[in-house]
Amino acid sequence: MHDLLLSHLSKHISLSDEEAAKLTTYFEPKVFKKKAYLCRVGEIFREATFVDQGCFVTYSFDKNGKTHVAQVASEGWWAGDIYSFLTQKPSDYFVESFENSTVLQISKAGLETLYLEIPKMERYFRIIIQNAYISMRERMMAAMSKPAMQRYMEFLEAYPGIDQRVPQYVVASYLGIRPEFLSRIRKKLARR
Amino acid sequence: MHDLLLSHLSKHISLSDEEAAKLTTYFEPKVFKKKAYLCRVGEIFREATFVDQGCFVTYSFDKNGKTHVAQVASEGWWAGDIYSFLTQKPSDYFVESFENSTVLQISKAGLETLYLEIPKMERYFRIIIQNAYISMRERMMAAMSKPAMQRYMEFLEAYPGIDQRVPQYVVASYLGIRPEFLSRIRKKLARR
DNA sequence: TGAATTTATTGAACTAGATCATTTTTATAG
DNA sequence: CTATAAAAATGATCTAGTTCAATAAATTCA
Repeated sequence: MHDLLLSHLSKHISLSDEEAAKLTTYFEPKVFKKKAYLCRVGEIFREATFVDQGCFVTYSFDKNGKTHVAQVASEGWWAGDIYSFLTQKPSDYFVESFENSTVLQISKAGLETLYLEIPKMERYFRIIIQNAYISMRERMMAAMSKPAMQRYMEFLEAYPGIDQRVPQYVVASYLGIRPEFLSRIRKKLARR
Repeated sequence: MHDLLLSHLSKHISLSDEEAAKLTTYFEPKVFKKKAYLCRVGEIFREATFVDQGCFVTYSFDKNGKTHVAQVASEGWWAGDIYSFLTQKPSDYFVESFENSTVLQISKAGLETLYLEIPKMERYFRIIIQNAYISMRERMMAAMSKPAMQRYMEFLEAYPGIDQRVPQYVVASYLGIRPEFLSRIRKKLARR
């Protein structure tokens, strides 16, 4: 049940067997059907959510009613809105499951207790935020300097298989283009 | 000398007078002339750098030789490449002073020692990274959903005065547009 | 299964922003 | 203070990506 989480943790910190055992008691398994919401705009994102199976999309609507995808998270990623979770302020995003999914969740309070019991976890979450920051910065730089087709190809490399699991308009929005244009890019790529 | 740093810290954590006094010994004041480099591509960004006076620009060149500005930092901000500092891996950026500047610096090792002496500082830096992440995310979403003129106006609001202190091509690059186009935007805005 | 709904494709016209080349303005060093 | 270099402005042209509307394909669910 907690295997994927533990193996993910072990990439960043090393835990003894007792620590691992203790840790798992803090994370509650939960199931979400496709099209369930972990959070809606204005709500606080209360549970840090590690994806064990399935996938989640974090997105918002702008004033023109257009969707903007902030994150796509599948197995082995943290889904949702880190910022709302950490600050316990209302989120600007919807977080929705795009497949039937199973996750492991921990509340802010639970996490604070866990930090006291296993201080290494503080380090782990600092690294997670750090990585979120750097990947956001890279995406930002890419959006500004690379044409959409190249961004799409790099997306396919970076998140293999994801394009089969979420609708194309989600991918388009993640890339910062309109679905019609992604369709044309795909057509061009197919012809070769 | 350390006033600005202390008042900045006090926005996020509260320090006793002794802690404040101790803390200041960890931060080394340093002066950089205009056009000095805190770091070049491929170098490790070794000193976390708090800007007391002046301003710094973090930027890279893409394969077409175009500049991309990742950050502009003036008084009261941390300048440079957080990621390279935290991981002590080579930076992908240049960090250059655009005015004669004075800063306060602390090395990674110094920071680790400081964490042991004043654990609250760990919290402070977690918040700093968190904020860096959220502002990057906002900039990302803005780049994808708002036209350049609006982004420029919001930039002027968010960083008042900065547009007078760095060349316009830096602002343009920060906004993700070419300097010629920023020039046209400014002309349009002036006529009203 | 098949009707209803959602998603993806395609075409034609359009536009925000880029590119390139030239000129003007501003800053800088000596 | 002036000569030189760097930055900004401007005009003309171009293009990556958008918009809108219509059609086709794929999902969903009763």
